[in-house]
Amino acid sequence: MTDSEFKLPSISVQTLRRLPLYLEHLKSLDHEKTKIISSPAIARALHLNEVQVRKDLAAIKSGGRPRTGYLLEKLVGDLETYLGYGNINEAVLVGAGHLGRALLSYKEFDSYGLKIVVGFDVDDAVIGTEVAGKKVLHIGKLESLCRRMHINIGILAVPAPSAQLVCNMMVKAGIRAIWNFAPVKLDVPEHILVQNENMASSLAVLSKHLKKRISK
Amino acid sequence: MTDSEFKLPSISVQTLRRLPLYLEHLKSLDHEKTKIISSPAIARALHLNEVQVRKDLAAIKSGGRPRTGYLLEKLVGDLETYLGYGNINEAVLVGAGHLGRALLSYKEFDSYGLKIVVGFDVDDAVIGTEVAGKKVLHIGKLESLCRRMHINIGILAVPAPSAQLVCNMMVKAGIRAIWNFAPVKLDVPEHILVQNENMASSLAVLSKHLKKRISK
DNA sequence: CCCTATTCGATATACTGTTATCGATAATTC
DNA sequence: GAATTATCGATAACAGTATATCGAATAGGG
Repeated sequence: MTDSEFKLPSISVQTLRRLPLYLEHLKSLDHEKTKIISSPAIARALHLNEVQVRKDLAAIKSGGRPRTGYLLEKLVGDLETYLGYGNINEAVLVGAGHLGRALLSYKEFDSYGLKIVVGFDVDDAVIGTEVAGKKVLHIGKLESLCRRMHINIGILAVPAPSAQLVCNMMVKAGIRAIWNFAPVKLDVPEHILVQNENMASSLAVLSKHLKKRISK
Repeated sequence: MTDSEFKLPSISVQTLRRLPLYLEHLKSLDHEKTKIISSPAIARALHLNEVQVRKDLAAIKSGGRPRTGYLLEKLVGDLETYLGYGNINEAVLVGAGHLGRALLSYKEFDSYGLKIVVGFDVDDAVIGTEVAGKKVLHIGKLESLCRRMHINIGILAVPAPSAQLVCNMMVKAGIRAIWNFAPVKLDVPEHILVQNENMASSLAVLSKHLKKRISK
């Protein structure tokens, strides 16, 4: 934790999660008309505090000019560089159910620098099929393929009861980051990152909001 | 804000998002063998602080007994009641692309109390088709259908550039909570809740983690 | 029947993240 | 060219959340 961090002193996860929003917004602007963008302008568009925007952008060191703002092209470039868009990360996906197949087909990942190279499952009905040009293989081949192709990212789209089991297989296969769509807390070694995409949690917030208004 | 809240004094979004995790874990236990569960046991399983678990559970007022813990069955019931599982919330979905169709087909939502009744799109190629028994209609019919069926939840699974436009249509149709899968910050009136399921943000965290290790 | 150990529940402290404040800088205007 | 104004960048106050500490309560063992 306390070693070898020269250029990126402290970047919080919260900030990191906002960076793609900035990027998305900046890219949606007309680059012919807008050459320079200010932090208050970004803050207004995204409903954030202007100070927070500056703080976030300061973290990736794309110096702005007082009175004008930031150079749009440069800022977009810096964000893309920082977020690693461009350098594609290859990933494997386990669980070729509805959700898994949707993720395999989701073209937008390309622009975020993610490429799912292959899917895995245990169900003979889907093994051997192709989804969006990607093969679905038997899970037994997970480890050898990941080792051979040096895959770092595993996407977990299996039912909750199987999640930990598959997670263990991924870790054993050399995966270093797991994107978990199952509503369970995964048990992993220290050096593995788990990013949870917990739909049940989001739904809880949604339905609570509705119930609150109803109970009034 | 400051009126008529007797039973649920203050529940943070963070706590609310953890509740489904507790529920999922508790339901995965063997109810024949385990009748009582303690907060330290839950904390260990989910890698949380035991005090935090007690605080979260205190929010839904399911009193535990010193030295033993909480009654498992009662706790599960209270969680389900609180989260509104059982009472079905009906929702509409806009955007019948890969992600949208996956969400239409995602059976697990049933157990979370969410029922997607119909999908909408603008593409003639998908309009009129059925996905998992749910019709896909032209977006022009969104408002009349939502009003007629008193739908409160809208699921947004369209490309980023169309997201705000569709969002406005949902608000106009009487939707009160929007589950947003597009990587944009939506502009909505005060009383509308937007829950962002931002995959780009999650990916940023993932790839940053990997890059950090590479740069070492 | 009392003592010990474990857990609940409440209070207090620490921490992280957001918002506000202030000086410095650079364009624009007169 | 000087004054004005909008913005950056840093520091400070604030809020909300997570963690630690402590007393009270109860089951089990001696």
